[in-house]
Amino acid sequence: MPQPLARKPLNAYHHGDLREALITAALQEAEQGGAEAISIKALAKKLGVSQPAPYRHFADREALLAAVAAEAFRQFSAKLREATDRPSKRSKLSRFAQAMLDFGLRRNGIFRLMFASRVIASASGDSELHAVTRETFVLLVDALEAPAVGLLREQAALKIWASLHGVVMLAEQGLFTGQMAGTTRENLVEDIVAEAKLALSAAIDAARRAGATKG
Amino acid sequence: MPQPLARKPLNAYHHGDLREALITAALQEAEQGGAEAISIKALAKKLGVSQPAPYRHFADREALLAAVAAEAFRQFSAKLREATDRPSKRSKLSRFAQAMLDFGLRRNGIFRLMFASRVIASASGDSELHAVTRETFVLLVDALEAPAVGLLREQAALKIWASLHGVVMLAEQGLFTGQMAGTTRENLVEDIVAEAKLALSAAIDAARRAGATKG
DNA sequence: CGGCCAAGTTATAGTATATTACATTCGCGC
DNA sequence: GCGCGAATGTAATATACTATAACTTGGCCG
Repeated sequence: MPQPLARKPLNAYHHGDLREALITAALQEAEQGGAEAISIKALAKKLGVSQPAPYRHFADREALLAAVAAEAFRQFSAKLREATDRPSKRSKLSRFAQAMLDFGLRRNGIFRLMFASRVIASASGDSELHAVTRETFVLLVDALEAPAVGLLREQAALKIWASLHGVVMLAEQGLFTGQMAGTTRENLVEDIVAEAKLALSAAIDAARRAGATKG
Repeated sequence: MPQPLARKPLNAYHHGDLREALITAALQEAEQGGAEAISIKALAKKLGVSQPAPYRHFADREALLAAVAAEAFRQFSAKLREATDRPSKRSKLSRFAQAMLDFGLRRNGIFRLMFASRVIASASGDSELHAVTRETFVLLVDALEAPAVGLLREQAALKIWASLHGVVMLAEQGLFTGQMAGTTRENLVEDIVAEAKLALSAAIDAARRAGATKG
């Protein structure tokens, strides 16, 4: 937190912490309609300040979106951590996957915002957003509960992430309903998790055998 | 084609086929910047007509986007069909996957537009867009070159689609670069394809054994 | 050839982003 | 505790885009 810890004047003229208020309100707007639902003007009105006031805190709309995405990633990460930390009969990976699916569908507008290319592109240099995504990725790698053998773990994590990402996107568009007779989303995710684990341990075994042969 | 086959007056006043011209030009705009890069006003200017002229052919911006998405899906589908039809040493599924990845990355703006939730949502009732997506899905199911056993094929196709979709999304955002040392995107996709095939044939075997036991 | 209709036009309203110039308040040094 | 500068607001305004309304043009059909 490099910010000088927002003071709260509590008078009418100065808002107190307009920056945070904007991010919170914007998140709320994006909940349903995604990034497109975020309007600087509307937010200003909602918060009772003049239209140009937000520009004191964000250079432009893209900058606001980047900040919103970062906050969203923090909440996403928190949910995932919560899910994987809580003891359960199911595997860590399974809990991670279900939590990701849950977040992606319940808060789909937010989810889309997080992965909107414009937002990411505009944030190049903004190490904050990248740092948060990387941190989230580490959560997934940990959830694999597999030994580090070369980059196999990371590659497996990447494949799982991609799968889940795709499932969220497709599920939200109803592209599933036609094909889903007989299977729930949860089962689909469990399938993906099981296949991924199998493939990873197979890859690890193969790598070790190759290593043993060489050694 | 329910359209009455656009006539071409060839004079200045009537454009000739503004509808098609709009879709083509919009596709071009979206190539880089995605849906957000499409502006009715800019398109009208580019095509030398007045700003409101496009509204003769599309109720609003969303309707244009839906039409653009449908055309994009047609081109997507054509590319996939071309890739899977051409004889090759690699499997049909592999060619499908690589073609999808190629399209998704080379024409990322278009790809995102195709799967933008707003566009899909606004097109509910527009059976055209849904029909084209469904047709594309069938291509994938065919590319699996597997027997129909219950809905196993369709479910496998769904999982592969989701994976590839996610890979495109993540790759485009550079979320890979950090983890990709030692692997190319192509290898990653081949991995996904191989795992999927393995999982599908395993599932089919299991289903048949279960059926045989019962029978 | 006369009228209708599709497909254009100009004019205009409404909403959004963003900038500029000005006003107010905060907090700090003295 | 007073004044000053920086932070944070406001008002006014330019620009861009969507969309609608009312009017015009030109081809086609009876």
